Formats: sequence, structure tokens, C-alpha cells
Amino acid sequence: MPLRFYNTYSQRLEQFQPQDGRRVRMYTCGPTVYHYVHIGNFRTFAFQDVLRRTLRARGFELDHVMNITDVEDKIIRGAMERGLSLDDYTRQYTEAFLEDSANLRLEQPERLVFATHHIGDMVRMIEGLSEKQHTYSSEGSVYFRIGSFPEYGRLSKINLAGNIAGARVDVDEYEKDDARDFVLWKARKPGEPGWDSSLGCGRPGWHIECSVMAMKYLGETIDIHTGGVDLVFPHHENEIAQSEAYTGKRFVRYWLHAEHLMVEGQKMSKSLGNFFTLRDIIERGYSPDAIRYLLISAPYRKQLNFTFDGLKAAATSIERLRNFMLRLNNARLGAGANPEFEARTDTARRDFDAGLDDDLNTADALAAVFEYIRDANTAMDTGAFREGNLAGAQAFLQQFDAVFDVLKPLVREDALSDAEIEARVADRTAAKKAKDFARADAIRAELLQQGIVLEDTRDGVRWKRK
RNA sequence: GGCGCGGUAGCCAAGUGGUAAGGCAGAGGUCUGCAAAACCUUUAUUCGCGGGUUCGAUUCCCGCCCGCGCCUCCA
Repeated sequence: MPLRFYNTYSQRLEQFQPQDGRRVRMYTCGPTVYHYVHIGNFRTFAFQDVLRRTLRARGFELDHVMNITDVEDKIIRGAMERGLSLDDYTRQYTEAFLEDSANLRLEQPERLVFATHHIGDMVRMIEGLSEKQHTYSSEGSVYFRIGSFPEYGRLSKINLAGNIAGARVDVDEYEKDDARDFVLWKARKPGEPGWDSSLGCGRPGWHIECSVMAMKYLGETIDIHTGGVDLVFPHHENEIAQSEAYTGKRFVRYWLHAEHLMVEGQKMSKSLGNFFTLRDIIERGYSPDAIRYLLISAPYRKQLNFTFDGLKAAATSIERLRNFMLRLNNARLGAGANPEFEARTDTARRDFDAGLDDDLNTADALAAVFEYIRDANTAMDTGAFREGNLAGAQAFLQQFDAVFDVLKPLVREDALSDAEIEARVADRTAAKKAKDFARADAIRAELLQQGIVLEDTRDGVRWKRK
């Protein structure tokens, strides 16, 4: 089954094939660093992580660029309020974003690029657009004239003939010919930061950075562009307009958009104030693993309702997965291999891949894992699972974890070492042998206090970090 | 008003023209010094509502109801 993605542009499921053999050029709209990124934002980044890992599992080589928007109205306002330079203000949130990403086990893109490092490139592209008559100036700002790009609206299915009755149309602080034209270069206002350029002193509009950085590092036509659904219009529509007007070529081959994380039936968003940051949730005692699992366990194109019950369920699900991994690692198995069970493993591996291949249907892929775990547990109980079946089962778990990455528990720095734990476990086993259950239970309770759980299985004592 | 997505058990959530995955929670049981883990059984005669097509529809078509998102802050 080939890898297929839903392309927002065509509104269809399409077989994925990069333009350049095995190399995938991919661009992601990253965060605007004016605040801590909330877990709704992280849903999109987690989706991109699953996408990356799935692509690699299929043998593709990634060249993935993600931008950090480090100049923008809210950033400027925030920095001014706090009396900080733009750099000092954005640095702390950029670092927080990277730290949170690491806690969620999100892979770093191959390149992380900053808007403010590409001002010159943006100015050159705006000049190029002006030469091709796609822009006009007004009060020191430069605008893109969408009337000059007939394809405008194809991605978002926006009908330019009108249909915005009932929609809010902001009165812009700058003069525009048409309310839907967008700004490429904003004239500097008193007290604001600005860059001197042939366009005058000012700063870039929001959309231009993504076109510039995507094309600079990945070429004029890229394979995959991702973001949240709220970026479809106007951001991605505008990216297409300016990029294609500039190059005359198709900008993006596959547009992938993640749906929103919801809270009590509404989109989680900063402006609604109904958001949680990763830090908030960790403070409440939940692990980043559980959040990662929750965010990626539902297919990315469906709205996902965030609840703490859901988070608890996610944590319990991870427990089940880890318990199975431990059981495999500690199992005492009969000799030989059972070909029937080996076939069961092969089926599970195929089903898992088929789920991901189907537009990253993680829920379907997970079902394949859990069904397999049940069958494998039963087979270990009955003896149908033999030594020779272990390698296949472990390979499947690795295949699963290469994408989901939730099996390895966090080991805190102040935690007991493996050797210390083993020693206590041996003490307890000795106490048990002597029928000194009080002492055995005391050791177990003491370890539990340190986050170590002991379990007596028929294959011996097993311990794990909670 | 335009465009898009969705409504499946207590909660989360797959899915298909042929009779409902999986997870969590709940109930009963097996195992066990206890605990935990694990396994077994059990929990939707039914997939928002009403029509239609069909031998057969949750799945296709039509209409309706409800929720959410976007329509220039937005992942």
C-alpha cells in the first residue's frame, strides 16, 4: 500500500511521490515567539513529527525547514512593554519552544531558520515582485495586489467575487487598494524597530518570510508544506500568490494541514484564553509522554478534544505498551519458534504500516499494536510464543516506537541507578524467601516512593520506573 | 452569507455496500502471601434524524437537525 496524504489543494487523497527520488523537501510554519507555545500549537508540531518519522520509515531522506517568526506585531508590542530588544524578548520564547519540543520528543527539523536573519532576501523578493507588477506602495508600505494573481483563492476555496457578507473585515491601519491585498513590507512607525532597505525603513509582513526561506533552502517547488488549518487562509494562500507570481512555478506539491485541538468544544487559542502550555500540564503532574501520546493518537485531520480524562487515559495506554515491552524483555520462553505466531507478527507489522500509509491514520495503526499485544500476551501465557518469536516481536515494537516514541520512560537525574534498584530487589527477594513479607512489602513500598514499581511475575520480579 | 470538517458505546476514537477496530473507565472470573501485571468473559441488535437506491446501508443519494473551524491575530 503506497503512502497517501490528503492534499488540501486538491481536496483529495493523493499518493505521495517526491519530485526528486527519495529526497523530500518539506517546509513547516513554525511558532511566532511572543509567548509560550500552547499544546494546541504542539498538536500541529506533533503531527509533523509523525509525518517526519513515517517518511523516514519509508526510506525517504528529509530536508525539512521550519521557521521561527521572530518579528511581528505582538512581538514588537511585547518587547516594547517589557523594555527588551527584539532579540532578548524572542530568545527566551524560542528557547522555551525548543525545550518543550524536546520534552515532547519532537525531532528537530534539519534546518531551523529565523525571519530576522533573512530580511535582505525578503527585500529582494519584494523588489522582484514589484518588477513584475504585483505590488504597489502606499504610505511607505508595499502591498501585494491579489488582483494580479488570477489563481488567488484556490487553496482555501475563497471566492473573491464577494461572499464575505457577515465576515469581519478589519479596517487596516494602512491604506490598501483592496481589503484583501496583503502587506509585504510595513513602513516603520515611531518607536518600532525597522530595517533600512531600498523599500524604505520598515519590516517584513508576515507572509513573505515563509516563501523566502522555503525557496532559499528548498528550491522554487517544494514537496510538502504543513501547518495548522487556521493558516490555510490567509497565510498559505498568500504564500502561494507571492511565490508563484515571483517564479511562475508551482510552489508546493502537497499541502498538509492539521486540525485544531479543542477545549470544551472550542478551539484552543491564546485569544480565547482557553489554552494550556506544556509547562502548565507538567506542573499538574502529567508526563510529556502522555501529552505526546494524546496529541498523536487521533488522526491529525480530525479535531481532537483535549480533556484531563483523556490525558489520564493516554498515560494508562502508555503503561500498557511499556508493560508489554518489559514482559518481552524479561520473558522466559520455550525453545524454538512458532511459525504461526511469526505470521501473526508479520500481519501486525503490515497492519501498522497500512494505518500510517493511509494519511497517517495513527488510531488505526495503534489498533494494530494493541491487538497484537493482546494476542502476544495470550501466546506467552499458553506457551505458543517461543524464543524464536521474540526477535520479531521486538522488531515490531521498535517499528512502532520509531514513529510514536513513547516506550522509553523518562529517567530523572536524581533517580536511583539500575544497580541500586537491583540490590534492593535482591533484598526483597531474600526477605520473601524467608517469608518475611512485612520486610518485603516495606522494601517495595520504599521503592515505590522513589518512583520504582515492583511486580512479581511468574518469570520473576520485574521493576520499572513510573 | 461563502468555504471546509464532523456527529459511532460512560469518555476518547477507527471503519466498511454484507451486517460495528482499538484505548480508557466499569462489572465478573483466573493467577497471586499481598499488590501489580497479564489473560478470559462482559459493556452499541446499533452508527444525529427522516426519506430514497439496493437482496442488503453506519457506509451511496436527497432533505433536515446539531457541533466546530476559516472568511486577514491565529498551529
